[in-house]
Amino acid sequence: MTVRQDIHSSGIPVLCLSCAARHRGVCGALDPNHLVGLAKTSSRHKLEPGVELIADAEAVDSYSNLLSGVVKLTKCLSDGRQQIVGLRFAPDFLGRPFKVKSTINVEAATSVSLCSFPKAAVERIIKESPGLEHRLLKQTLDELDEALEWMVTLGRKTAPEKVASFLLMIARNMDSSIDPAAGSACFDLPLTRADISDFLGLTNETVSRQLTRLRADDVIRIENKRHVTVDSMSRLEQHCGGRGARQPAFE
Amino acid sequence: MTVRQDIHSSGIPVLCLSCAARHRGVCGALDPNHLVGLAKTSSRHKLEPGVELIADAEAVDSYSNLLSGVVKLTKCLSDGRQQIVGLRFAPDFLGRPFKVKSTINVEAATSVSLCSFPKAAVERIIKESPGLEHRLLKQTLDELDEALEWMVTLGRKTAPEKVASFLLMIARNMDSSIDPAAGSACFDLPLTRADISDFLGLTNETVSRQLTRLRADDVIRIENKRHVTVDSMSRLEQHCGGRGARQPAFE
DNA sequence: CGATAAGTTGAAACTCGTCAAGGTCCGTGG
DNA sequence: CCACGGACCTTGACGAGTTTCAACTTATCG
Repeated sequence: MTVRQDIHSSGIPVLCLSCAARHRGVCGALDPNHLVGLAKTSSRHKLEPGVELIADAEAVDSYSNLLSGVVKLTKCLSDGRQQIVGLRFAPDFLGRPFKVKSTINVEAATSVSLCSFPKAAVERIIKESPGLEHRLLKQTLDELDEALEWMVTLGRKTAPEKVASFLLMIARNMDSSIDPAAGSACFDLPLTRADISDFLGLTNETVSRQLTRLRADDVIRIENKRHVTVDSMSRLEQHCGGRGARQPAFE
Repeated sequence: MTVRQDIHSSGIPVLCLSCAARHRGVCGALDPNHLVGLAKTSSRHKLEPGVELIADAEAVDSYSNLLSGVVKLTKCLSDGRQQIVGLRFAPDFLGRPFKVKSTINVEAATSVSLCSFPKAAVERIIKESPGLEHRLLKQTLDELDEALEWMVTLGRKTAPEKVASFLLMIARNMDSSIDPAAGSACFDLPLTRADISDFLGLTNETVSRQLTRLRADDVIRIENKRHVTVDSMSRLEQHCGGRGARQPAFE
């Protein structure tokens, strides 16, 4: 029970009441007063796949919570080579605080719904409410951990291992089955083969070949090019090139 | 002038007076009181190359400021394949707040000197002093930007481009020449060929070949295997596979 | 239905890894 | 002082894995 609770304590904006960002996202760090203030300036959007939210080197004037769908973060080399440097799932916070210009492109990978706020409103609340900054630090640290983990995949895994690692990561973020920790999963791929190849540092042909190989080995089933079923997650993990938290063995 | 300023206002600990971490590192976010408190519990160390600071999956009970030298962050696969997922230079802060166990190995790449604090002391000050948390958030966001940038190098660049990109990055962090923004640079490589290959996702043989190629093309000079001179930084940049902040051209 | 985008499959080319030999540097000890 | 040993680095030849190029298939949508 905090000191700041007052007559607004139950005055949570209607929009926010059932919003995932309030439970698991950054809005969970806000007290009702701030939530009301933010909600006034917020706006909701729906975006189709391929639509760009933020362009590289462009000024950013809003932040968003990702309410549903998958967003990809990309970078380009000048000759057109592209790398997806991260995926974001609901209820992640989108936007790079304390920088005027973005250093990445942010683009809807699937249909996406957002709750956006003017940059100034968010930054004012960050100053007033240390809880929000703490939450942002925690999310940023988690994102950093994920990025470092993915660097191992990009730098040291083979093509088959990369594709298996990708499927495992997606399964963990998107599995909509009843039984979460059970040994099976089932989901729609949020990315095209070309996107997957840009995420893994491969070509779409190689991705395609490795997917058919996994299917031939009965590790996965694919329907309609997009819908994937994994009967045994542990079986899939064996194809990921064991991530050893353990030390390199003594000789 | 803050309320908490008191007779200790100019009582900055002697050790901290000339310390780089106080100017450009996280300690710059602390007021003298906290600085005194931390300095009491701090200890300084010198480490030789190859010494491990923090092991993967081990409990961490201290944080450190890196005062000099270079530290490498690594991850392993269970079969021994290794990836360096980041380098840290002075005056970076080392340690992952809010987690009991590390997910990476942290190891001295060169001779290194540290200023270490007990985990509890740092976390107490984080709670009391929002400035420190803000500083940590900023450093973490910068580290995330660097990690994402490096993912492009790992995923999409060729071996020659990777090696050139590595040299450029090192030059920017280690050049000790008088003229900072000038077109030339000069430094000692903080990593062995094997380390460089683990950083770039290559083999040491390939790294070696690309270095001799760059030398043959008069992009760099190498003395004593470790000391590198770059006469024209812009020339070196041309070998890095142009990082396009620009959009992919219209057809 | 035909058109377009996405995905699959095959064959050839090429980059980079693997394996092996030799070279350089440096500290130790005869 | 020089020989020896070991760690690190360089260079070459060969081969595996991935990309490239091209043809074909499948799904989607007017």
